[in-house]
Amino acid sequence: MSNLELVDTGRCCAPLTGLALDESEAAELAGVFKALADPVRLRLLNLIASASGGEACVCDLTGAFDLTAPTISHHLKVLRQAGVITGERRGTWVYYRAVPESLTRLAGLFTPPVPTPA
Amino acid sequence: MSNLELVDTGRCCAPLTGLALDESEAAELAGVFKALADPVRLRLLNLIASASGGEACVCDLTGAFDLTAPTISHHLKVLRQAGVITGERRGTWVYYRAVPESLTRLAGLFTPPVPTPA
DNA sequence: TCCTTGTTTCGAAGTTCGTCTAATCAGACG
DNA sequence: CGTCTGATTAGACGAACTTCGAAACAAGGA
Repeated sequence: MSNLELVDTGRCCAPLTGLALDESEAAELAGVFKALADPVRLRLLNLIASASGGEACVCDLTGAFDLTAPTISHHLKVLRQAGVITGERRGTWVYYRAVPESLTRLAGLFTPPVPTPA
Repeated sequence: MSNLELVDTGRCCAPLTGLALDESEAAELAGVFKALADPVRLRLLNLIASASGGEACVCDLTGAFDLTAPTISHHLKVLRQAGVITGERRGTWVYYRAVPESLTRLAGLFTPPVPTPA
């Protein structure tokens, strides 16, 4: 298999491998990675992103972990502040969904400008 | 411009948005993101990945920061243990280079299964 | 061999992070 | 209006992380 996909990297080139990263830019990016640097938050994002309809209710998320509801809420807040997910209240429940722009931006970060030149 | 690139995602689909992430897998991935969740390490990786020849000497890296040599060495060790870079001693100096497989793997994580079908 | 330069390891201080319990806020329903 | 359920906020504690200085290790040259 080829593993080749046509993806929108969201920019012209990969900053991590191609451009110089200044200090403030590095700090901002580190904040996003810090939000992802936790097994619980990673699984939360995975559950939300792969949920049917693209969104998941908090009530479903809390049941998937052996953690208290406030702890889950805390992790969701971290992901929200990092711009990776958004939350919306509809009636009784709060629904979360992933922010595709943030994900494609991260994908572009690691995509080398010219992976395997002939 | 289209921002479209043909990239090797390193796998058939994006686990973060497509597959279920089990606990051990999430913990392993969180370790990688934890290694990247620091402005200094992010800039170190950026310097190494974008260096001419694909590799950078520690002596060059220490000069780019207002940090002591042991601190830089510590950060390089974290990146090395995360599998993002590799180090090799040639004579007096140690040279570091990025591991492209790790970067493409991360890129594939954030690539949605079908982003923008033609 | 000894000394000099470059790199890593070790131990410690200060800070940040993850988790909990208790309390508060937001809607829905009698 | 009162109450019940669901979700978040506030405060606190223990663990982990970042950074440093000092010391140990590796390689090269006088």
